[in-house]
Amino acid sequence: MADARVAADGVPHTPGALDRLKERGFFAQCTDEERLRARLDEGPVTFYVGVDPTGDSLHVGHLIPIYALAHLAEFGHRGIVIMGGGTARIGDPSGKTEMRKMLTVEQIDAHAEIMGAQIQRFLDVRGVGFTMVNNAEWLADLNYIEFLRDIGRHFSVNRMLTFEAYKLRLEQGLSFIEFNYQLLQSYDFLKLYQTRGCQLQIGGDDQWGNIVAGADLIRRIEGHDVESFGLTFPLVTRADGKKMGKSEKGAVFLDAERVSPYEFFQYWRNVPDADVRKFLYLYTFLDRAEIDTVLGGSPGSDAIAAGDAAGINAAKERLATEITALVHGRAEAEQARDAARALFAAGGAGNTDAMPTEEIGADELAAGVPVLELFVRAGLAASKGEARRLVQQGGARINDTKVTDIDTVIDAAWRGEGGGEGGDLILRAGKKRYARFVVT
RNA sequence: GGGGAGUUUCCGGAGCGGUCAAACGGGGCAGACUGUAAAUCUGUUGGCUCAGCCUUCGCAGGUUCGAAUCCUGCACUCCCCA
Repeated sequence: MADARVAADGVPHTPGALDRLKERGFFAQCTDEERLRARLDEGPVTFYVGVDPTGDSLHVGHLIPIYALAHLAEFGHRGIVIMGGGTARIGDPSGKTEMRKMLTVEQIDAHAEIMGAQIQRFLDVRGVGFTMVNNAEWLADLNYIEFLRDIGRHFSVNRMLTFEAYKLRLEQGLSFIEFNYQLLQSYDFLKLYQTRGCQLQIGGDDQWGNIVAGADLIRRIEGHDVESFGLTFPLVTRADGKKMGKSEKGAVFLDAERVSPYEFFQYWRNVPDADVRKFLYLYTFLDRAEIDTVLGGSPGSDAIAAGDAAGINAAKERLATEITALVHGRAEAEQARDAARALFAAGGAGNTDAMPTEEIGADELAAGVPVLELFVRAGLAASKGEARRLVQQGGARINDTKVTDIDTVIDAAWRGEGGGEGGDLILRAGKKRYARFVVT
């Protein structure tokens, strides 16, 4: 055992971790704030957060606990990420309206690998050390009877039913398998306590019930003299009521194949004014003073409060650049930023590098392609019907020329003027969506 | 095991056997306004070889000139009783 005051990855322990989480908005509830603060201040604490591999890519919503982990790690605490390869086989009913579709074990394992790699990469960029374990290791082969006798007996159904997380489901219907989720998550906490001395579980506020249950289980089995804590973050919402991390097209994934760095950047660039400060705290590592500067001065007179348009936009641009850099790398972030500037600043199609690009043969273009078809091919319209509406409503432009007739045929004559270099065709749908055709 | 209710277009939710591609709300898209924001207003919102045609109302059959609307069976969900 190394010096108790030095975390596993060598980051020296310093007090103040809890205040940092509070200052940044990572604090909703806590099982025993006084004791937890004392514990975090007196030495390194091993803590964990669970992520269930329910999809094939992390989205920005998953990142909150990861940021929290990074903050705690910077104070010398030891973070563990549980990849829920076991729990995902059950499905957490907390806060869900209806039962999640059951995934096959193969799917779960594949997801776990992808999501694990994304977390690894994200924290590597920040230089944060942590441990990752998959709870399938101990959950997959549990013996039912033993589990019921050892663990199940400590759970009161009466008490479980009082948890807020189940309220909705008690009306909508809750299957037995899902009702068991809490026991498994609690068992995870117990297991980590026993094998790694893990004393704290963090998670979103919808996890409160599960987290408390875990802390209780540890107390029941290990005795009242041991300490285990739970801490939750607020569920992040957007000022406009839209689901956090959901764009029009769906979740804002970290996977560049699904959401390009440019689109990712744009998501943050277009966040509601009222959320900029909050997101700078939650989703970047800029310190407080710098955030104040970004927002245009002292805490009392920032750009948002002052209604300073230029200031707000600069702040949003910074926010978007920072987050994109953390997820996709600095170079990609700056490229996305420059592309956005070029596109929006001059009101025209400037930088074309970050646009989704398709190819079109020179002879095909010479023969002429109907506009509707072109927009569909560019991915700017899901069907010709949608493309037709776009044109009819005046939202379609090619090389800065508005197309108003749905029967327009685009040919080589459209190249040049207003287009990209080399006579590319720049298609635009509405104000913000662009696509480029390179003529080959 | 018994009884009852239900399954509608992205979501919620209407829908006298014909005039239903299906009210209304939300969401989405587009236009105006603007700051690549919000709010607001307007239009639009299944597909196509588009004045017509095709596919949709849990699944499979049936009645009918004609069904999302009626009948039969099946599946799933919820509620009550045991």
